[in-house]
Amino acid sequence: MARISQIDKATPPLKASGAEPRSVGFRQREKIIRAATGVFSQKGYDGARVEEIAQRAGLPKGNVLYYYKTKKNLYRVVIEQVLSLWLEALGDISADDDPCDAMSQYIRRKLDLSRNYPEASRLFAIEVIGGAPVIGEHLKGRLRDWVTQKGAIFHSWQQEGRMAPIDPAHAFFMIWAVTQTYADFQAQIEAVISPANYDAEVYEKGAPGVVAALVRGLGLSSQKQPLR
Amino acid sequence: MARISQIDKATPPLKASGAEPRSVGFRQREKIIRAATGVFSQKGYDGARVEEIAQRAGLPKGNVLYYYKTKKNLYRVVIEQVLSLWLEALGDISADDDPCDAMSQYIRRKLDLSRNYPEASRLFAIEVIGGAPVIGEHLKGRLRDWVTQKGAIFHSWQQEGRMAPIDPAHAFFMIWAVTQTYADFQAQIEAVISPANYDAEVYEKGAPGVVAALVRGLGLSSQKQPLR
DNA sequence: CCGAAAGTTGACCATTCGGTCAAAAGTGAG
DNA sequence: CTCACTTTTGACCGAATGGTCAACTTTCGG
Repeated sequence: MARISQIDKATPPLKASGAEPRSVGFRQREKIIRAATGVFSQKGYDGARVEEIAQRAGLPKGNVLYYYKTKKNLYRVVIEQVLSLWLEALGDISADDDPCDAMSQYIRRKLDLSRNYPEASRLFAIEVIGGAPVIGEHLKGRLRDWVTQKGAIFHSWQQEGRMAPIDPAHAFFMIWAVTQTYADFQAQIEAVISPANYDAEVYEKGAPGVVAALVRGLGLSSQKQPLR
Repeated sequence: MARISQIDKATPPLKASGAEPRSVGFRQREKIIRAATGVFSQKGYDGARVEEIAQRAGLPKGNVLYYYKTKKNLYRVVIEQVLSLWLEALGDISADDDPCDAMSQYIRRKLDLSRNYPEASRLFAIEVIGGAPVIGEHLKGRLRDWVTQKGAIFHSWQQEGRMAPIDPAHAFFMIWAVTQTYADFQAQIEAVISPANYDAEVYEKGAPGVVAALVRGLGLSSQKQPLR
């Protein structure tokens, strides 16, 4: 099985789909999702075995399928959860903000996401690299709208000469690329600069320079300036 | 089968492993590699089916296995070829170059790689995201050395105030992240800015701004300047 | 033109893996 | 305690897939 397409019925038991915070199955679902995120993010959809997810979650395979009916369905739940995390955590950027401050903060927040949820980042990357078969529609909807909206803000900043004249969408692509690379390409980074402690070495020592470089690259300034 | 580890014997027939440019099997191997690159890059190692690779190459499955013995072996050949392409095509950067020119050119070249070999880029990404089980050693060797060497050049530029004081390794991570994102995250970019023609819209219209932003971000200048 | 080596092919096999199922065990409201 | 429910579990099944094989055809140097 390679492609994921149709929608299967919602996750089973427990009236409504949510799962009540105290029910027996709630903890189980949590464990399963956590385990699944880890496995899917490393092996991709096809490479992941339900058996391994079950093992990591500490229960038999049958039990995993009991909660999430099918592997496909489990995958969808996991990846949609990741996308939500992404979109929610992005925070807001408003036209009134100081461009330099607002974007520095945004970039730092994005960097924190990579740091705190590297597996989520990698899972997202695998999904997109594979053509985004599951979340493609969401990207064309929610994400696209978000970019369009923020793009307008960039545009106004550019009018005031407080941001370099770069296509707003591309500005985001740059920022996302750089921030996510620290999660997605961790293996490569570790190979190149064998850090004793990845977080300390990379996110604490390396990050400030990277944030600065991005802000400088986007030509973000605090004062209004004449267009060069 | 999920993990790839031990080394299996080289690709079979044809004395030496190379394959003579005119032999019957030469074209076949080429076709197979091309097909395999495509399939692996989209589905990952486990998701790829030998049958599909064979179909794309226009021959029966048995024939593919005849040339590359095992799926694992085929994967290794493909990915190592990609890494070679990567390292070779990077070109040289020398201390005598003008930082601004040299890096602009380097970035443009890297962007061309993404444009001309998007599948190779995605395959590389999947491998690294999965922990680089196959090319990890190469990264710790060849790539690491390359970065160390070029890093020294960056350092000398920084001494002269012709480059921002950013960790050289991170400078590369940034550049790679940004340039590769156009291949790896194509699906996302297409979702956000539905381009009629990806190449034209993204690489021709978008690229210049991106190159400029990177150069600006890295603080690369043509003249020597006092450290700020 | 001959013969050995290279290449082709489809049938076949063993294994793996997602998913089913039924029987047993737990849970909790009334 | 009882009854209806949720949950647990491992045995089991069928399909898919990597890899083998033996028979057959093609290629090509001498």
